[in-house]
Amino acid sequence: MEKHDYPECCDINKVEQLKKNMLDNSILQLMTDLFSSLGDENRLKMVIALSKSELCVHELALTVDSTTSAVSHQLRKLRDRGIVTSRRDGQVKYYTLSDERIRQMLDIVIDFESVQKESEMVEKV
Amino acid sequence: MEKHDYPECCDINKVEQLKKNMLDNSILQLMTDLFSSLGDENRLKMVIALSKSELCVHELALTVDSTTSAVSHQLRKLRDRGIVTSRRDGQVKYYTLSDERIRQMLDIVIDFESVQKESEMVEKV
DNA sequence: TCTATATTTGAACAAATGTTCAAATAATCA
DNA sequence: TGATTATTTGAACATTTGTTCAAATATAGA
Repeated sequence: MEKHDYPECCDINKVEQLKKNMLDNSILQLMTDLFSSLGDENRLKMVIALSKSELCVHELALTVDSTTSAVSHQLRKLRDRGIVTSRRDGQVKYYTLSDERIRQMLDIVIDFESVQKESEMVEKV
Repeated sequence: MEKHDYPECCDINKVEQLKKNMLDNSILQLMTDLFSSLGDENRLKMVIALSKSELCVHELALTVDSTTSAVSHQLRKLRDRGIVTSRRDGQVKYYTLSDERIRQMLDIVIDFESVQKESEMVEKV
């Protein structure tokens, strides 16, 4: 079945409503940027670490068991997407989360997934 | 600089604390699965639509301007990761969000990004 | 200036991802 | 049973992504 066919199973009004109320592309873009930034294990660990403490590139690399080069590449992505900011102190550049609400969002998801995991464990018992 | 070197710029205690308190891999995995699921524009639109209404594959395809095949492939990912569930009604399979808290999390991020966007627009004025 | 340390960058590469197309499976109804 | 509709699947393909390595840049101090 191709695009823009209207099979019987479809409630066209419902679909039109959903399309009309869909978020702006600019907001969708910001959201997918944020989510895909956090959708990589190393970057997520970096962001979690940075939500707790200001860290330089070397410290981040040690924290997530990676190299300074890989971490620096990842930091660029996080910087470009406005998730982290940096300040320079001499030779060292310190990174932090740019927005407190990212930490809050992380806390909510951590809580969510922890509950998920526990209920899975209960099911197994 | 290679892994496990300890350059002068590093506060080893801080790094060790962060490593010790890092989340379990199982939770990190659940989180990256959730985030990367939402880190694709079509899937995010699908999830947003499903947060508002139960929908069949065709309706989803129409809503996000895609094909039933592409949507079905994406739904499998969302199903495998526990983000959506389905019920069958005759020939039609209806999908919904599996957890109310995903909608809540989305609302928080939508709010967050909307505020971001507005403040950017104010800066430009 | 020369050296050391910290960080960034670009190119190459492998791995993962998303779409397409055609074919398969499921369910309903005549 | 055969025809129709809805959904899923697998293989092929192009694109994107993340890491590595070597080289470049930035800063501080001798």
